[in-house]
Amino acid sequence: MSTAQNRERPRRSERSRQAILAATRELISESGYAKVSIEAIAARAGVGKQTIYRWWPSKGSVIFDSFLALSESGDGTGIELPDTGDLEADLKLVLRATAAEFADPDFERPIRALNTELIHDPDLAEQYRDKLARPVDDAKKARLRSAQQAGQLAADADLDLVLEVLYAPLFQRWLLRTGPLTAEYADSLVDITLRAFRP
Amino acid sequence: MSTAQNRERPRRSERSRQAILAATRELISESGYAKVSIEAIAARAGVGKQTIYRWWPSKGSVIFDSFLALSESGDGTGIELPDTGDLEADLKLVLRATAAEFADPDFERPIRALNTELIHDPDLAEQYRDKLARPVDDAKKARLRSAQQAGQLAADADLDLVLEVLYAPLFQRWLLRTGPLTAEYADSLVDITLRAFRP
Amino acid sequence: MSTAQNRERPRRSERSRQAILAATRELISESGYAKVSIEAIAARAGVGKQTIYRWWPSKGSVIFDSFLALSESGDGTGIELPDTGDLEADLKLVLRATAAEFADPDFERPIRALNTELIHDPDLAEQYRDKLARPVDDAKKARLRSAQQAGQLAADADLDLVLEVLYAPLFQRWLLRTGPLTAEYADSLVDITLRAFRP
Amino acid sequence: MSTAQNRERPRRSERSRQAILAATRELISESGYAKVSIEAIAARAGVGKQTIYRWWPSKGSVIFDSFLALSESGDGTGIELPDTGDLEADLKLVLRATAAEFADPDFERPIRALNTELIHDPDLAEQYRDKLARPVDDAKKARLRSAQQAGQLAADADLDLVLEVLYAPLFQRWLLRTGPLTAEYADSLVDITLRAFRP
DNA sequence: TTCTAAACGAGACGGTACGTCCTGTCTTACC
DNA sequence: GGTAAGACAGGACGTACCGTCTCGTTTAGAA
Repeated sequence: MSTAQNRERPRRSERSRQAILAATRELISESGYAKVSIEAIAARAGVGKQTIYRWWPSKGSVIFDSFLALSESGDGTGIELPDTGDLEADLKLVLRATAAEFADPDFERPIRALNTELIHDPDLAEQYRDKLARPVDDAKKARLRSAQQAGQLAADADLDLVLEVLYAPLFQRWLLRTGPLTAEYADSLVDITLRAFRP
Repeated sequence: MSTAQNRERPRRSERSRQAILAATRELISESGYAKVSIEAIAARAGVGKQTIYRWWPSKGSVIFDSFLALSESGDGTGIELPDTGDLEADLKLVLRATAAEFADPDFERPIRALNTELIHDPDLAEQYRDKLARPVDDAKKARLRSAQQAGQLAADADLDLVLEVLYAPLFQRWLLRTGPLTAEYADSLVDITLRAFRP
Repeated sequence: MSTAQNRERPRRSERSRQAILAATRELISESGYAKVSIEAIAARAGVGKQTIYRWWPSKGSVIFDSFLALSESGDGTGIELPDTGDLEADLKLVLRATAAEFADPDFERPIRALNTELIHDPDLAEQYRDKLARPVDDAKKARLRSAQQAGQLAADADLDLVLEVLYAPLFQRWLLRTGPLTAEYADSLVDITLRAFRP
Repeated sequence: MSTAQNRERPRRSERSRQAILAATRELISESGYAKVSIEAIAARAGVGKQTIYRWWPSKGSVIFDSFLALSESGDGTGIELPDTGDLEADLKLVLRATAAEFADPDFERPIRALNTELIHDPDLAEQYRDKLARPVDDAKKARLRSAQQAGQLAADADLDLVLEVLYAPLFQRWLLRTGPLTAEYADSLVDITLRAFRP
């Protein structure tokens, strides 16, 4: 569901909303975050600026919603991580994929744009946690919980902390460009994490 | 030494340089990153805009230099971490202090401003690593190396990785506001890290 | 009668029409011509914008009708100028009153607003002549004709021209603020006109 | 030499000023008053909007200056009316020309635009009187004074009033389109005026 | 000490984008 | 079907800054 959608006011033009979100996504991909302006979005979407200001409180929330719309189309409830029984192998698969994604220039620009907004806007960050991060984190934690039951992970491990130890180094490397995001690096993080949280 | 200082052009006004860096720091502290503009800096510093454009390539580099100037005054070469022989205690002391610093609203605004620039400007990020992060990291690694020699840490541990596992979760929590930065959390990170990298 | 009134469509809401005209008058009096917008009129009248656009072709015609409504209430057919037999005295009385009216700030704003519209909209100007100016001019010409019969005015005088010589200087002074609109000035105009058109 | 040479001198770009005034004139002639916007003027002149806002307080004053610039080029001090000794003939010549000018559609649009601004802006009206109207009026009054000395006009006639009686009816007819501006009409006005003010 | 060229403060310039206001049209829901 | 409400595309408003570009005025090093 969209940030500003309101069931009691169905007067909103779905056509315009989609055009705005699509234009935002296109502009970020093409020109990068710096060149995304409300005017450019409105022009690209064939929409009056007021229609954007009417429904979104800030440029950041438009950008956020343009991501949200993407993930919604793929119905976030059904996310699931591989569970072959081999935790190490499963995690390495997933973390290598994440590293590859961050390293892909096509993915980089939009994600960097999104993170820029999250850093400055606590409200947006909260929405991010609720609507985008949580479903994914829940899926990851489900896999970890399964590993706990299989005795591969300490039963009392704080799963949020596990995820932080697993992902935060990767995220920081990417954000500040402090090192390469290789498959080996992903593997190292999995190894370290499993050692830290083994029973 | 400043980013753009040039020994061959001693004509540069040190007075103006200091006024610009001071004005930048003040503006960030008072109004937050969003309201810091070149025009505002110039006006506050009582300086022509051209004097800023002449010596700095971007707003980000002015902001960066305004931080650099601060840390220079305290001559960064002499940084040293406590070494009581008790690695766990020493690390917890340091990490608790870091967590407290990030949680302090007065520190938060400038650091967040700096990070915003680093995310978007790879050149700046490189300078950050070289001039601000490296001295601190070197001090931290010196302490870790001492721990390795004392057999408290695996001899083959990648110290950069150790620092990432130790600090990245804290950094991520702060940046995305995904959780509280308490002393307990700092302690947990130390515990986890020591478990992961013990001999 | 209203510009757009239509006897064959009794569906029109008289309530809305009156509210619109009243709101228009109020807005002109309060804020002056520049701040009168269709949106402001609709909001003040508690009326949808479409109701205005449905029944009036332009903002000017709403303004015009808001004047027309005023003069209608006082049934324009019965206008008559004083006729004491002394043309000079009668004209001076009338012209002094006109000068005082123009000089009154409360009258000034609305009349200036109306004239602005008339200048730019020939259709409106025609309506003005037919519905507002003619009845008054006819009354004035009746008085002049009476004076012709009494031998106080040249029998072949073009009465439209007499009115122009009498009133246009006053109107121009007011519109362009080229001089004060005093009783003496009004008297001068009467004197000049009588001298020009005496038998 | 003096340390403060021309401190107050505004560093205004004459190039931009001329471009703005020319663009304004062109836009009024082409599209009429309604379509003249600051943005259009700036775009046509190849100038930033701020450059207009920096030097002119209102759209009206830009329009006014665009007229002023025209009349200045022809050095207003040298205006002189024909003086053949025959006042009636001279005035008819002049008034016929004025009537023709007002009737010419090419002249009409700009003059109407200017008058719209004058009606609403007392400051502008004052400038108009001082800078545009006065020189012309002085020339007209010079001719009338010459007629007074020749005994063709009452020695005590108020020349400002003479001009009003002569021109205001014409101006009013044109502004409100209350009648045709023919040569005959111009002649009538001269006849009436001479009769009113003869010795 | 004088000269000269740079750096300087000031701020105008052509522009881009902002966020607001209004236009005239269109849509929805009520009456 | 007229109405109140108000969303819509569009466009102008007046403001804030951008980065560049003159202006005179310091000012520091070379002559």
